[in-house]
Amino acid sequence: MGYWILKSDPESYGWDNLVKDKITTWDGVRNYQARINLNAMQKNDKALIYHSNSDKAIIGTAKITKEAFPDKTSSEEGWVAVEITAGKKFKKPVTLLQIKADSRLKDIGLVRNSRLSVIPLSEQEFEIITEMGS
DNA sequence: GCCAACGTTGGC
DNA sequence: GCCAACGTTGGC
Repeated sequence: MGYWILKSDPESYGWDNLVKDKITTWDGVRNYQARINLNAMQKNDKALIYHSNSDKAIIGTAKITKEAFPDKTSSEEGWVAVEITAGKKFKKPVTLLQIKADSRLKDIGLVRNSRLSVIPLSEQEFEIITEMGS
């Protein structure tokens, strides 16, 4: 079982869109490191949805419903997308400040490389954040 | 709105 | 193959 953070800009496609769509194709990733992570995803892996820019917080959970397949939005070979469904919305969003303030979360990619859009998590890190949000 | 960090591109 | 220039992202 894998754990991930998926970053999105709520202005273009955020948590509310995901809830409305129920299931969505997480495509448009054009970053090599993020692609490696997408390829590593398995069906039923868990993810956290993070809003960048205005919110800067993790909003809720999601589940991978289909592992990596070719991204149809790209004309190039090699880019992949996954399919996800909305999980539970956090009672309290977990902000970037909270994450930064927690020494147990110092090493996650969200803090180390703020520009990576698909970030792997350990099970412990996932549990810590989920706990903070409920 | 600004700027730092990062990735990509292109000239050499 | 190196590196400067540029574009983009995202935190502040």
